[in-house]
Amino acid sequence: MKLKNSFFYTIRENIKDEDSVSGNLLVRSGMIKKTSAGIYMYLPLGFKVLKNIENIIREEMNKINSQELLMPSLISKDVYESSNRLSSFGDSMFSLKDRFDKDYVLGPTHEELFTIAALNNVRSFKDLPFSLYQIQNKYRDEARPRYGLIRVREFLMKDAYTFDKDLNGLDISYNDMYNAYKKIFTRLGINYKIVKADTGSMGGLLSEEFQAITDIGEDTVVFCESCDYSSNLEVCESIISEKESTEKKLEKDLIETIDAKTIDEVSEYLNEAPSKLVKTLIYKIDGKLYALLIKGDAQINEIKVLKLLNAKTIELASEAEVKKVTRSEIGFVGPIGIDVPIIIDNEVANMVNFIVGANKKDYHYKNVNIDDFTYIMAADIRNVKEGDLCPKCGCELKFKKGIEIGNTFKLGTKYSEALNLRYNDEDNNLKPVWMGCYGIGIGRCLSAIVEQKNDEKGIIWPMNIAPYKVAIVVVDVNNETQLQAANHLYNTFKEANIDILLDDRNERAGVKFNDMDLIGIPIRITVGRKADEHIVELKKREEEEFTEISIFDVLYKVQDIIEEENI
RNA sequence: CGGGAAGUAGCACAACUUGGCAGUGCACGUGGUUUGGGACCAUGAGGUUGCAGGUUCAAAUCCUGUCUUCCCGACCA
Repeated sequence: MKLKNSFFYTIRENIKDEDSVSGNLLVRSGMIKKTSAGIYMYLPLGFKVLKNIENIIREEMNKINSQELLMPSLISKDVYESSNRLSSFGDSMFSLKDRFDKDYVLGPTHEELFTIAALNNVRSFKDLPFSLYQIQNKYRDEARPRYGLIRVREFLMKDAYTFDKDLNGLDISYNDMYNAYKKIFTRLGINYKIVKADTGSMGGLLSEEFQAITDIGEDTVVFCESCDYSSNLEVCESIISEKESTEKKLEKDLIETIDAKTIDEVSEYLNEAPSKLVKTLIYKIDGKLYALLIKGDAQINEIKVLKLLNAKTIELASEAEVKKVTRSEIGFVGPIGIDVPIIIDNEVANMVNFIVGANKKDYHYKNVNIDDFTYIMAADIRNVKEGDLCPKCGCELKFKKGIEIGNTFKLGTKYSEALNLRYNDEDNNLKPVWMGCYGIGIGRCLSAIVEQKNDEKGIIWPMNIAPYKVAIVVVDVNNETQLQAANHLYNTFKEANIDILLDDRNERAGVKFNDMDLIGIPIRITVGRKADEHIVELKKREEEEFTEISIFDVLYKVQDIIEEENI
């Protein structure tokens, strides 16, 4: 493409509205533009990147014999009623009515429709296994879109589904997909980790996430450097690291703690470490109130609590509810003398002589021990902390932030049973199909790459997905020799089937260099003052130095570089 | 949904307190001088000040409502 007379613009200054490096760079380089909160247009340059990512995904999907199709976005609400997922999506589903007052939604994910499609193809065990996928927009009414393309309300997703006759088959299909995902993210040049995750509203047997490691990720990736253990914080098991204390248990003692409500305040007031304190949190779980006790420096993991109680909803109790059960104020809540069931964290079970609220304004108890109150159970209900022990090998755990760019689920028979997707096996028994589903957020991949690969000048695209692999900059477009040489090169590259950009705008050289750096083109050819000697300059985006090269050799040299860097 | 902030040219912002011709920088048009890492001079164009109502001789400015956007939190397959 020649830049003169084409749709191309860049923005020199930072965009106030964009809160992430990737969002800012993508907007500034004219690749995307926000139209509403969490809704973006992909402009020509950004669209090319998107297509390059899609193509890599398509190639790898096709290699494992997944077949592409396209589902509608506008879906009758009945479809989600059939699997009982209307409530689990709740407000995050966009819903609308047609002129006859019939309810529709904009599809947030497509397990149901793929199951319905599969009904047409499945009668006998001979029809299995097979695999389908699509690349299509998904709609989720996010309460708070943010970080450019990372949390948005309309987004492009590749979703694949596998159909097998039994768990064994599912394991094989899942494994194929898992390996394909590893290839895809490697080819995209993303630094990622694979972690165990919660199955959430998808349900099923297993969920693993592909997390791009970045500073702005919304997920916390827990991993061990000594073994291959890795997990999303939300499901990472806590191992008790301390031995049972041999300290002698003392009698509990009421102490004044005026205006000290938070852990930090109490800790400061009494000059005791937060780890000597125990937090009592009143939670409403499936409508019933519970008191959850964790060490002062720990955090409740709500997902663990839900699983522990086999419950569906969990939220912190309101101030009024807390006052009612404790007859005191938030900030002074403790386990002694309240009449709701108490669950303590495993870590608390090992503590002696700790500090808790006294259920009396401006008072706490010190030297409290677990025999001072009754609890219904002790369990793992907290998040692991950095430095806790690895559940697999016992070494120290480390944390990193991650962006979930892909997720794979072993669904099992949840959807096939709900939608009656069954087949006759060899012995003529009717059995449910075993399903898996597998998603890749394409916009997130794009953002994650920019998040990981940029410098003060702009984006540094990997060769595979750059909007153009090569840019020719004509230093002086009013110099006939330069312009002709550049056009000649441009045509040569086109004939060699290399996607190339020619910056033939009547701008100063610095403007063009800066723009090419901002939009992240991996290779730059500068046609300048030595054009009349048939010498041009070759420079890689990530390198400082350029090399001079004969205009007759530059195509071969560039082909070599592309060959080297294409994965 | 709770708390906070903000909507003025394509972008970033000023003018608002104390009502009186809607401005600056970048970007854009024209002319000129420049020309290898975001040039300079001159001269232009670009606005229903988010929207609706109210107060006033007069509203970007004061008041009411509403919409939108952003931040913190809640939520998040």
